[in-house]
Amino acid sequence: MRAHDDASAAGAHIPTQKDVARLAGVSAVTVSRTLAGGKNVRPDLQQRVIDAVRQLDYLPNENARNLRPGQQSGLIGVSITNLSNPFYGTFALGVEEVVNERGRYMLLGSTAESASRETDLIGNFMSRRVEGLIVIPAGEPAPRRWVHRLGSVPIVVAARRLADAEVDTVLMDDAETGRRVAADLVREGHRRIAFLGNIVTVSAHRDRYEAALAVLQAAGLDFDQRLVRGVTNDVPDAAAHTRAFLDLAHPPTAIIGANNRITVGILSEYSARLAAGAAVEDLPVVAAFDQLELSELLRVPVRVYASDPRGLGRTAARMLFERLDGEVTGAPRAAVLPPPPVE
Amino acid sequence: MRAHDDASAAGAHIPTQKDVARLAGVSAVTVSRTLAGGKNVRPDLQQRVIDAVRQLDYLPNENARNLRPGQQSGLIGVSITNLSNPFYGTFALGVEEVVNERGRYMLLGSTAESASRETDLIGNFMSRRVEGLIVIPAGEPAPRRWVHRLGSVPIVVAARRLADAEVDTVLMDDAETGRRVAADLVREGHRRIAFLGNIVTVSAHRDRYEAALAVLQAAGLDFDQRLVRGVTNDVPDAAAHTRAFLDLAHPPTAIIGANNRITVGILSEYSARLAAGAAVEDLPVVAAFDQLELSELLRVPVRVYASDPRGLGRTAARMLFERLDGEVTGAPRAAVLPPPPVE
DNA sequence: GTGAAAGCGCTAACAA
DNA sequence: TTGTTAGCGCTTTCAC
Repeated sequence: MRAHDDASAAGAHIPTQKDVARLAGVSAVTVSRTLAGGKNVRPDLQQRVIDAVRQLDYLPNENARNLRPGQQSGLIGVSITNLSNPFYGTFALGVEEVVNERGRYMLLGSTAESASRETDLIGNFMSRRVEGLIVIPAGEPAPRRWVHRLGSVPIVVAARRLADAEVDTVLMDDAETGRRVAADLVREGHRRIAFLGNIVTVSAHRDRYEAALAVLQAAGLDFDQRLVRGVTNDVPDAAAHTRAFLDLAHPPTAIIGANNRITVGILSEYSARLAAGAAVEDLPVVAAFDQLELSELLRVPVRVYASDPRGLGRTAARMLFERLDGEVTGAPRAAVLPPPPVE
Repeated sequence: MRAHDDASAAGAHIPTQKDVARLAGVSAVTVSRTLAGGKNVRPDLQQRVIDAVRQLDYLPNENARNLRPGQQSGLIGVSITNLSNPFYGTFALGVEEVVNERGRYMLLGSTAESASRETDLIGNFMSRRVEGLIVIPAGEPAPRRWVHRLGSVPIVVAARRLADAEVDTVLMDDAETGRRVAADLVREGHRRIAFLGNIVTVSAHRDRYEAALAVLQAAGLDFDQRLVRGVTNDVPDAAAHTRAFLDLAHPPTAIIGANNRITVGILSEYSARLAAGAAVEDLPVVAAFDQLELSELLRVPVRVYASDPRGLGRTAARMLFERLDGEVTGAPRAAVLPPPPVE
């Protein structure tokens, strides 16, 4: 059907306001006014315009509209690190819910933790005159050159702190959750605990680590530094480190996975071990941040300290709109989501 | 720092090409030419332009550029059903990889299976003059009015067929996978099999169901229609139906979950049953489509027939660019991804 | 090699 | 109430 449609003929002319005006026998302004709500337009003319719009399948050109001074683009730029990670996907969903409520649309990109990709994305967002930005910073310790280029466009940074810039930020309570994780492990008698996470490049992991470390030290313990490993390529790296831990003469009795993908990496190595005949009792307990669906159905001991990515996204978006609406002005704000309820 | 930045002062003027030209002591055209590659511009003038661009943090206005005839927007509109479902998140990642390779950017929205939201999204994408569209249709049987409004903008529909329109389509091999699922269950002696999926509204689920049914019938069997249930709100619905199945006088010995979220719903009910003291042996085997991480670590019997959402996204995007590049013209194409390898 | 002029589609300000 | 004019930021003629 579509192939024979007039509108889809090669080189088809996209109808403009002027085409609508001509068909309706009015001027372009009358079309504009009608589409803007019909104030000060005679009802019969409005009807003719509406008919012409329908007949031509006219859609206003948002890019042209945006060119006029005082007009908003209706776009929010969103940069996350990994679309296929359900934590960030759910974060983006939370953002979109609020963005949608406010009649805006999302330009979305994922950076794969690359600072240069992040700079490219945000530069393009700015070129398209987004009204605001929501960013989960890539985990490289590179300076964020793009912060200087934001002009007066509001931004909310989420989930991780941006070291070299003062901007609105919303975080999870990483410290409190880190303390809970460590306290639970200490209470159960664990003395030899491993930690897998991007301590250097990701502030959330660092906060989680340092809070856990403080609890250990208060109990007269410490992390064996050979059991603290950085992870860049989440799942395979975490699996490889886990393999190394398990092969030690004195393996840890617990492993903390600083995010959900690292936890999956740990567990995929567990899966390989079990397939090779290992006993469940010999595997270290896993303490997992973020989320892990169906963890209670796993044959291996996993304790999940869940967070709320959807709430994080909604909060970030709401903070952004408070700036856009002028409800909040002045110095950057820092919000922290309440820690997950104790189970 | 940023609060004291000149550029972020309230009412800051966003620098335009003209500002750059003035600062560099050239005309606007020379700025344009320099930014377009510098053809026919004296090197010393180019340098002055580049310096001025840097000094002003100038970013070209893509909306204005797009207004000129013959210019492309550089935008691809992507509509999926649920950002927080890792299957679709990974699909979107695959799309983005190719879109990024081609120097384009994504407008992304998720529809939550709502046809009206889909219409709204795609209308907005068209208003922003996207170069192409990639759509996973919402699962309502509503007619797709927006198909008529696409003009000559190419579209690729993925994962599900669009009933009332002829457009480029890429699907998974739902029929083959459905046959495998049923054949495996029949071979293992299952006679009483339940099916949870959106048979009416989602073509992928219907294809999976019908292929499985054909295998059953060839073996002289059938689905008990009381064991075939539609699912709209994936996880809770699937859990509720599973509850009902398990409470039957003659519960099924196997349950087919038509997608990954339905499978999670089934398993969350299993989790509740086990917590209440049920025995693993009494739970029906679960046959799961799409993907389910760490399924081999679950204490309950789950068989996963994985698909490749990233490949699906990449293929959809490649098909789109083949149209955009004019490498493919004419009648709509239908591609089917090869079924997952047999384990 | 450079710039002036025109115009993309739209809407605010002004005139009728 | 309606239309005419001007101009948003950019690039493509067309002169020089």
